[in-house]
Amino acid sequence: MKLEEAKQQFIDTWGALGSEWGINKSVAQVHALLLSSSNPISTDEIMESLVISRGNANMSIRQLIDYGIVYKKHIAGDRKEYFVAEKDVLKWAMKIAIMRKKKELDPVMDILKELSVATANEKSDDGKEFHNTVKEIQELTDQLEKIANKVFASNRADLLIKLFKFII
Amino acid sequence: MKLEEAKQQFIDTWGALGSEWGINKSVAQVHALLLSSSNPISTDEIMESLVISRGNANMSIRQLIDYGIVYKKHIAGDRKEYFVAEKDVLKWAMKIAIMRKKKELDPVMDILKELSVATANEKSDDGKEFHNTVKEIQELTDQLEKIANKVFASNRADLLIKLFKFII
DNA sequence: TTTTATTTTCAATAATTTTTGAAAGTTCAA
DNA sequence: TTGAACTTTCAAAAATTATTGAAAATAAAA
Repeated sequence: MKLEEAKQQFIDTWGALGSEWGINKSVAQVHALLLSSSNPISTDEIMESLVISRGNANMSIRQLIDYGIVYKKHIAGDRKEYFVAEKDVLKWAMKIAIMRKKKELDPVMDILKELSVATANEKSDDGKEFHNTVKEIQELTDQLEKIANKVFASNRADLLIKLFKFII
Repeated sequence: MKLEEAKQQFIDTWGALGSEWGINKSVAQVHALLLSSSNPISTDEIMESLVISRGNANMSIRQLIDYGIVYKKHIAGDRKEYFVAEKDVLKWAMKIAIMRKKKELDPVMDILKELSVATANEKSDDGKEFHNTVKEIQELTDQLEKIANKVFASNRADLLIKLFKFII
């Protein structure tokens, strides 16, 4: 397989995976393109390489920068902005996880907690059962969150992974 | 808050969360409706409660049954099919996770392995770096998968969660 | 068997999400 | 300042995904 072909397949695969998990295809593809390049890339190069519009390229890059997994890179004597991806896999994987948790999971957990409290005094069997269901979901999520938070906070996820593999 | 109101909020929240993570809103809502009910529910009741068409209700139920997190329930003297959701949170959460892993992550991991092998002999700096990036993603995913598999296989995820919380 | 109740399918339609591209905005060198 | 190079914005168009609803299929009752 030629290198360019391998890169293209990586970009396509990454884009498809993103789509299936609620990450915009273009955003995932720009990420993959930057990941697969050893040098900084300009917006024009992204547009050309992925065959997407300037607007799309710009918004995708902004989003990746917001996520904290892509950085701007100034190149001396050039007015264009260039971009590089965070290459430490564990680092960007954790940043994406943290960001999605904050944005999508935390609000849901707040609501679950609210519903759990609001139904705590239900007297009917139906009400009690609903309360239990919500509470269980909330408690499980809470436990998983606590574990995740500790892993994130430690900044030594690599060691923890080894530890887990050893223990289990 | 009235019980019906709480249930409705649970259904809405669940539907929205599903959408954000690539699970069809109706499927997630039907799941939530079944989770929040203590008795089996028919297709007609689902249609009425969620205000969705028969086709949509039917396909959503089928998908949940395929996932293995909703069961048919026959009620004596009634020709209609009734449905109940698996109520053990850890059980259905793991089933959904396993299903999505198999369907969406495994094929990606196969491709990553392929790309890692295909670029192993790259001589250029660019080629070597790409190989490393792909290999790192592949290896991290592999490690996480092994941990996940052991957790799933043990069928004692509840104990493992406690263990993790104790260790970390 | 025939009738009736129920479930399933799927082409057509609707809703949502993504992408485009050109105009407006910004920055910087001259 | 001015104007060229570059970036950002966002309404409109395109693409994708979800939903409908009625016809076909199936299953049970008469």
